[in-house]
Order: sequence, then structure tokens, then C-alpha cells
Amino acid sequence: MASKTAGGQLEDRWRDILSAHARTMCEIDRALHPHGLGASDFEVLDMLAAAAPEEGEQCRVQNLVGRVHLSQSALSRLIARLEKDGLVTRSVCMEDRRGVWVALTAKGRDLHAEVLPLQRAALARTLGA
Amino acid sequence: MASKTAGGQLEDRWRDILSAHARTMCEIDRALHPHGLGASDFEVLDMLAAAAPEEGEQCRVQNLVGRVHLSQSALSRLIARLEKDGLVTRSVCMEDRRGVWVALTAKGRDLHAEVLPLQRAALARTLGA
DNA sequence: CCGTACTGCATGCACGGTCATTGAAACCCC
DNA sequence: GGGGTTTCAATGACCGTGCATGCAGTACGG
Repeated sequence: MASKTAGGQLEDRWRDILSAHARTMCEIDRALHPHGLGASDFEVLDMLAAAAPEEGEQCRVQNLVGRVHLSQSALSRLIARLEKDGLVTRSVCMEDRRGVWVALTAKGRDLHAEVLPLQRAALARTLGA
Repeated sequence: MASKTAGGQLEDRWRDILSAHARTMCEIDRALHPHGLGASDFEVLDMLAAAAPEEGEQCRVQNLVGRVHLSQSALSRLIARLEKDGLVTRSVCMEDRRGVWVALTAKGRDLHAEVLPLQRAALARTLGA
């Protein structure tokens, strides 16, 4: 019975994660959608905002792929959308001309600052106090 | 500073959930895909298998919607796929002819039994011991 | 009874995601 | 330095999801 309990505990933990993930993700989406952003969009914006400001808040795409929970292709499209909306700019990296730099625009920085408290509030709402 | 820490803790917790969710989901998908199933498919199969066997392992769709982390429309399509693959059968509910019963077929029951240990193993791998 | 509101599931549509592939650039090693 | 391999990012094809809607069937109120 001990083994059955262990399996059940894992199963329970997994259900908890699934539930927390779904509820929080949905809540963030609802909070951010009025501003034209989804949860993934914010995740990227947040990383760029957190990226070394001494480097002009820019970041190589390759650098983001590892940190974000998205495939490389999804990230590429997401950045394209952000660029189209004027929130970030892309520019080729001069050292390695395969790479591209992604940088927040002023508009992107403002929007991030605007929605950050909303995301925090959503987290607080669904993840408890 | 206390409030800043609180915000950071929430943020960390969220990142942990995101990470665990992504890794586990991916692992389950990889384990189940060779058998023609995704993580959501298994979730539904598992619920049907757990559903009161005295009722013939059947369940109303309405009953599943609340338990599964899927919209009603996604669930409807998912069940349609499972039915096409011969894993479940749909039949109208005689008491309330709007509702439909979903029941595991023998094939569905077998497949569930076959992949259950794989899912458990994936959970164990990514969720620790 | 008949009409209105409501509920349960299916469907049209658009969006965002992954996988596989491509193209360009760097690397390497002879 | 030219040919094979690897790396970075973008693109095409396809799939699953959510939202809004449609369509049966039910419940209620006159």
C-alpha cells in the first residue's frame, strides 16, 4: 500500500501543479489582454526589462530561448509580434551576424511598467497571499 | 523591503510552477506520443477509468468539463478524436437528451492500463522521487 | 399548451503553439 | 582557402485551444 500511496501523492502533486498553472495563466491572460498582451508576451517583456540595463536592455534571442518556456520558433514569432506592435526592436548582432539583438523600445518599457502591477496582482489572487 | 520580498517570492513560486509544468508536460507527451496520445487525452482517459465502474465507466461530458483543465469546446473535440480512434463511445443521455455519455471501450481501457505506468514514470522523473 | 429563458454539447473561426525544414553565418580541420 | 558540420534565427505546414455562436432539448410562467 505504501507504493500505491507514493504514486497517489505524485499524482496529487501533479494535479495541484496543473490546477495552479491553469488558474494563474488564465488570470494573467485576463488581466493583460485589455493591454494587448498575453502571458507569454509579458514573460518576454519582463525578461528584457530585467536584462542588464547597462547593455541598453537588449538581449540575444538565443539567450531568451533557454529562459522562456517556449520553443525557439514560438519565440521568434512572438518577438515578431512585439516588434510589429512597436514594443521591441530587432537588430543583427555585429559580432556574430547570425544572432539578433532584441531591445525594449520606450513604448515597450512603459507598457511593461504599466502591466507589471497587474501581473503581480493576478499572481497574488491565484497563488494565495 | 518586506513587500518587495513578498512580490519576489510570489514571482519565484510562479516561475517554479511554470518550470515544473513545462518539464512534466513535455515528459508526459514524449512518453505517451508513441501510443498516439497527448497529455490531455490521457487526463480524460484516466478520469473515465477512475469513474464509477458500477456505472459502466461512463461519464457525462458536463461532468468532465469541470474536472479537466480544458474549455468545453476543447473537450468536445478531444472526445471526438478519442471516439474516432475507438477509445471511447458517445451516446445520448436518455434522462436529459441534451447530455451525452462518454464511456471507455475495451480498447480504451487496455490502452489506459498500458500507458498508466508510463505516465507515472514520467511524473516520478520530473517531479522528483 | 405556447413562448421565453436557459442548459448541454457541437462548430466556425482566429490565434498561438510545436515540429520539421531552410538559409545564413561561423567553425573546423585537413 | 574550400567542404562538411554545427549554430542561430526565420518560415511553412499542421494542430490544438479558446471565444463566440448555433442548435437541440429542457424548465418555467402565463
